[in-house]
Amino acid sequence: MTQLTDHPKLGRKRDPSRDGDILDAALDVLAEVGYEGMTIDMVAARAKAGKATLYRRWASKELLVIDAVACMKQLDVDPAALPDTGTLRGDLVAMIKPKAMEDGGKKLRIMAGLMSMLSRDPSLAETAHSTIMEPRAAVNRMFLQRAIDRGEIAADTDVDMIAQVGQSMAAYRTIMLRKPITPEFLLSIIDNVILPAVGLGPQK
Amino acid sequence: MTQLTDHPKLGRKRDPSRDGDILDAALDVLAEVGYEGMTIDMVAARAKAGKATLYRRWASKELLVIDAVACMKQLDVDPAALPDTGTLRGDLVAMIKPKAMEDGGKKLRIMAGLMSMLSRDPSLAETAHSTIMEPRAAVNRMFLQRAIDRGEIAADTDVDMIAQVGQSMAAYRTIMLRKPITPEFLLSIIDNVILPAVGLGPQK
DNA sequence: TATATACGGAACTTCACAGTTTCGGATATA
DNA sequence: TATATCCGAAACTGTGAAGTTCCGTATATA
Repeated sequence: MTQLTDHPKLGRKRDPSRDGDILDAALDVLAEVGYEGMTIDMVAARAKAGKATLYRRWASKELLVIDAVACMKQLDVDPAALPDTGTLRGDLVAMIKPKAMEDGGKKLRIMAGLMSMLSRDPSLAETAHSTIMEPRAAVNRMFLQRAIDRGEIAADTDVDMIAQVGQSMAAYRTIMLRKPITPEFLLSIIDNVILPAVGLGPQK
Repeated sequence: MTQLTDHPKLGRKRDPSRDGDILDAALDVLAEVGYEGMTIDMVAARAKAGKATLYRRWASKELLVIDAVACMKQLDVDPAALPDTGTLRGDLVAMIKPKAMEDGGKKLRIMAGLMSMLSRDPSLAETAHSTIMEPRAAVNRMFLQRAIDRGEIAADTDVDMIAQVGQSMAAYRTIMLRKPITPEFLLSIIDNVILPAVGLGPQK
């Protein structure tokens, strides 16, 4: 019979840097095999951590994933680095960069991996949307608003709806069709859908 | 040691009507809880069948689901019943009917439930897409082509891309946002995205 | 330097579910 | 009416993964 003690000042300190490593590993595995395919052993192995370390920090697989999604700000675009070319098309085309496409692709694969959890946990659906999908739509809204402000497009443009078009079609292609997002595909959305929809066709 | 017999003419015949009942039950459960949440017991209970009956007809849960998706033609639109109003907007708006929206919603929920299987089985991804998503896109392509033929819209319209816009945005809303598809939402896609994109804005 | 806690690793326990078998009863052929 | 197969129901088996415990070691306080 041993004495149960509780001396919070004593003993080795929990290493805070392990949290980020584990959450990153969880997102990697999530993007690769999805929530159901992911096992705690996979995440632990990827993070070179013991399973006990994971359960010391998160009570369950579900809570680990929820936390990982909530903390994935690092993939967000740097607002200061956003293009401002003077034309809507210039701004949209300037977003077609390898880095941004890679990050966007990973976000969409994470979203695909979360799919099966969304119906069980509506608050996760909300978190996932605002963390994964919303930031890029917000960028599009800004581009559209600037275009309105400079008189490039009509003031009654449905900014919210148009800003979702690219996101929706990219998500559809990645998640449903399982096809890669290419620069050609993104250019085609811009030139054949978005710009015509805001009245900026090829001036025919 | 009993004699193994093989008298295909003898004995009670397999009831073919059970197949459809079981496949329908599988699609129902799939739409409600997804592939991972679905259990064979749920499907058997829903179809009022014994588990042994299911395994006499399909070797595994996976094959049952693949067959269910491949056989779900009954939700398809009757090609003869398609609208032909004389205008693109008329045709598109005529598709906003309770029955079609309900069937479309169920199809998208089935697609969401299949998500976790798609990466494991690329041929299922192909089947699911051609069975679930493609038929409605084909209808849109027909509407667009007719509009081109009658000179309502430009001949160089990117029909394939535009035909996907509605599908993509509806799928995005149902699966990612978990919000219901309303007539207002569909009208907004038609009037604020699709028609402007093909040069049929509100004649401003 | 004694105590308390974190670490990675591995063995262990528990449980839900896929898949199998068995049952009594129904239905088909010969 | 004997045989073979189907049916739904329920008991049973096997397995993979969530979650727990224990170990030897590392690192912090007092």
